[in-house]
Amino acid sequence: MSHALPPEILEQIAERFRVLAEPARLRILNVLLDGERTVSELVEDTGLNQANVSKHLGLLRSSSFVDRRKEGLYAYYSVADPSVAVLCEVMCGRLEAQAAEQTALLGS
Amino acid sequence: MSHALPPEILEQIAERFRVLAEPARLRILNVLLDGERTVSELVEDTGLNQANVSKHLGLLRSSSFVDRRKEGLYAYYSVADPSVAVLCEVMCGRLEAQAAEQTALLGS
DNA sequence: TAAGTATATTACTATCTGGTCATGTATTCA
DNA sequence: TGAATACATGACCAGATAGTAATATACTTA
Repeated sequence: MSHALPPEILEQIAERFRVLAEPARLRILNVLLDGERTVSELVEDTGLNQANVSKHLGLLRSSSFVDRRKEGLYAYYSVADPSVAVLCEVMCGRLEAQAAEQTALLGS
Repeated sequence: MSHALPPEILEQIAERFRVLAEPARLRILNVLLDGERTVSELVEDTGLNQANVSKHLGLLRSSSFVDRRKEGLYAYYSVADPSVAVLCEVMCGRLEAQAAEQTALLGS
């Protein structure tokens, strides 16, 4: 099969990678993978301040990685895109593979 | 299973996403997925200039996404990390899903 | 050895973005 | 209605980075 992807699609893919290319946003997503959270809960769980969390959530939402449900004073966020977990797992797997290679090189 | 990933790992994952969060680098990787290429070939295939391609290749190589093989005057680059294709496919899949949702919303 | 070619690197600039503070908005409740 | 709370937003700054032109490096060949 051909891997040829048109430049326009590659730009969209890059844009989505960019959203995930931020430790703060991965921290937030990592918490949300455990279940729905309010902004205040995310502030507590991540150690980031409120404005910062809201800003990251705004981006995550506008790129459809998370959903928001408003109820009274609270805004409940949840992971909308199941591929987030997969992507992180793939990245993690590769990190482990590299670590293993390193170990192999050092060992013996 | 727990999704809890330590912040240190999340930073490494973010760093790797960041490398992929660039249309120019995805263009390069997309070409390389079709097979080994020299820098000049990549310049031709991507439309980017030589300094730019070399710079992106340097980053891709330092993060182990690509390998380099030198032969005479030429440097042959190839994809070193098979997960690149998987990651792009997952992203693509998600883009298609979103497009489908859009279509469903618009249609009837 | 000198010239030519392929690639890497450096210096520079313009642009973008993450963090933060201050403020705005919406909702609840006394 | 007014105070309190949760969240969103705007302005600002500091740091990072993509693109480019110029130059350096390494290899080949005449």
